[in-house]
Amino acid sequence: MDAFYASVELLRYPDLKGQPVVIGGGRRHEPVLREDGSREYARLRDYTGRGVTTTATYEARDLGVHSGMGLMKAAVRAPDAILLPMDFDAYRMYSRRFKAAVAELAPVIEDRGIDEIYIDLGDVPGARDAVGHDPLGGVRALAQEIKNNVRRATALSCSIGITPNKLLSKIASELDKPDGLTILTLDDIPSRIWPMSPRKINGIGPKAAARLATLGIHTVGEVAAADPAWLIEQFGRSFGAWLHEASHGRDERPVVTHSEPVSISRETTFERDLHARHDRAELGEIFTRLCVQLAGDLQRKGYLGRTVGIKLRFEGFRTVTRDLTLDLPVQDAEAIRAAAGACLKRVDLSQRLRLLGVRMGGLCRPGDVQARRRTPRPARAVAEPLPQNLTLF
DNA sequence: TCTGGGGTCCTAGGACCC
DNA sequence: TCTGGGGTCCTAGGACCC
Repeated sequence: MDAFYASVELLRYPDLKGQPVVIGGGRRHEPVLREDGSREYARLRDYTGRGVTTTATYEARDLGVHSGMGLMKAAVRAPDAILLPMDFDAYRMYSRRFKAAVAELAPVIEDRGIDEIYIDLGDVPGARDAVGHDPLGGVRALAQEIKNNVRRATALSCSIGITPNKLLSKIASELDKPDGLTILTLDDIPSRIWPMSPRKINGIGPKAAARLATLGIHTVGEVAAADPAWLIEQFGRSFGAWLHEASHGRDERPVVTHSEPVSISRETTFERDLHARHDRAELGEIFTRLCVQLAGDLQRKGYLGRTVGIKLRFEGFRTVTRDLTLDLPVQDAEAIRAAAGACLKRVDLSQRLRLLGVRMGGLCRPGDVQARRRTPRPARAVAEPLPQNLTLF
């Protein structure tokens, strides 16, 4: 989906069409209805806090505002841009609608989050009918139908890439955004893919791209030209081999239509950094609230879990995790809170905190009888000796 | 003026088991 | 008396994605 959150908001506030709009941050900056019926919107320049841009309209992107960017930084680049808070319920509703619209025409769908899917057209009648005289005419028509159906169901546009595999489709879908439709064959790889930055490949992030650049590699084509043995030397057996394959557009992953969650979590970044001692009561409340929310999520979704984990982010952004695997799966807030509390005791809390999170892994369904480990776990040595008065929580 | 929240997967060491 | 090999589980951290 194109600029998904922002596009959904524009359906609600059509007067903002054509303007730089940024979605992100919290509650406070809802538009206010004036007496004459017009609306007063918050501007990016008025924002203070720790929020980030989740989505920016293409007009805002032209001003240098991109998703993931801190709103305070975005405000320097586009002070006059409109700022709207997130409305996840609305996005979820539109997400369901667009996926249902696609499924009417092509039911083999892999979920990739709220605004993205992979579709397997392999068995869709029509996609291959034209093979022989116009091999791609059939798929192009089908893709256009899918786009039409999504627009009919949601009034939103999407961009589609049609290629032999998921890796290439992900890249292709971004070649003609917004409202794009791009078809690529293996023959197009040298001309269309190799000139690109390695960053365009799903799985090459900022770190890998920076390392490639250090090695003098700035395009996918240069990765493809590199000796695979050398790539493995530089990046390890698994990632190095994958880099070689990916740069040649090779990807055998199937479209996965069903998957079970691995973990469920809740976390929150505080408006100001909190100290375990000075802000003990506040932190304790937040900690308990996270556990209660997590328990609610687990119960609503019908899972229990055996591995309770916590995540702490300190001032300066250093992140630490601890987890604890219980003998039996649990689901209730009290058990989660107790296990998470035990995890917390293993962390040095002398630095102030900016984030606290609670996570449940090792998920199973209530019916499952978990084979419980026969042997009790040995007591683990505490990694860091803790300052005496900071261990209580 | 630093950097959300919800996830997945990978690596690597140590414990433990056969 | 200085010592295998294979496997799983647990834990911590990090890269990456939407």
